[in-house]
Amino acid sequence: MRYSHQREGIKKIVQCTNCHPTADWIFNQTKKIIPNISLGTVYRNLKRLEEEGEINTIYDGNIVRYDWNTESHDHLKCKECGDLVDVHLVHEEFTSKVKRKFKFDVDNVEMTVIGTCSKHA
Amino acid sequence: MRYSHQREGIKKIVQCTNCHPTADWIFNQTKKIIPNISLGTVYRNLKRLEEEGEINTIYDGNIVRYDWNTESHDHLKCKECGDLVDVHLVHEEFTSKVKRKFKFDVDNVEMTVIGTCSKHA
DNA sequence: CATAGTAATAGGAATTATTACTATATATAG
DNA sequence: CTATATATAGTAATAATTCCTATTACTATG
Repeated sequence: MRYSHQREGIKKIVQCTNCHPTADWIFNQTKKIIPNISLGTVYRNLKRLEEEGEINTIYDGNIVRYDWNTESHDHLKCKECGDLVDVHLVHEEFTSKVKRKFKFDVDNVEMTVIGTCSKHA
Repeated sequence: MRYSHQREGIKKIVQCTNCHPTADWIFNQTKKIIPNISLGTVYRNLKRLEEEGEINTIYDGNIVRYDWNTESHDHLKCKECGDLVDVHLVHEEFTSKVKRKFKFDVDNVEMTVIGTCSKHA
């Protein structure tokens, strides 16, 4: 893959963020460094970075977010504060069980647990 | 909620489908019964039906789909054929484990297992 | 080191999905 | 039947994402 100044900027922005930013947020942040960057460039490069395994795409309802944490993991979403927290819930034994039971070859599990966090119980 | 011919039509369409239709597909099917129905009406009523618990909204990546199956369930998504199959994977013991471990009150678990189905292995 | 060729990339326009608005139509209570 | 509040169709606005063409980075060569 050819070098691109824009992609480096986008990558840095995503990797230095501890929340789970949307494409639009990333666009606005990247504009601070590269003022004339285009939203299309952000979308294209987020997709490239995901393909390269540099970042992950997460689907928070119908909102698409991005995540620098490329380890397989799951999310707890609080319906009160909207907070999305990384956790590790799905283990090897689960995927092999799915494979056995449904003859389905598992690549990845996307899981979001929706509920109320301890702060808002 | 006041009766509406349009909402009944939409409900019937969704409940008689075994796939997981998009709003657009539902709109096109409903038009066959109610030719001058408007897309806005479809969106509004899908939302109403979800609120009433008559149908479920599912988020397949960044595509929104609807589902007559309101029992809590999970999905197997084949990356080859795009097929989305209903399965029951998350059980009571899992949610209570999350509650214990993270002090997180679970309402609902949204899980999609992505991989390859037996037809495309 | 400069340059030409070419394939990848960028910016901005176009497309798609969804929501908001408004005048008209319809369900339903009295 | 009539009044009234809610729902609809149709259109316009907004939001999210993809597509298209000019530009740019990289490579090989003079």
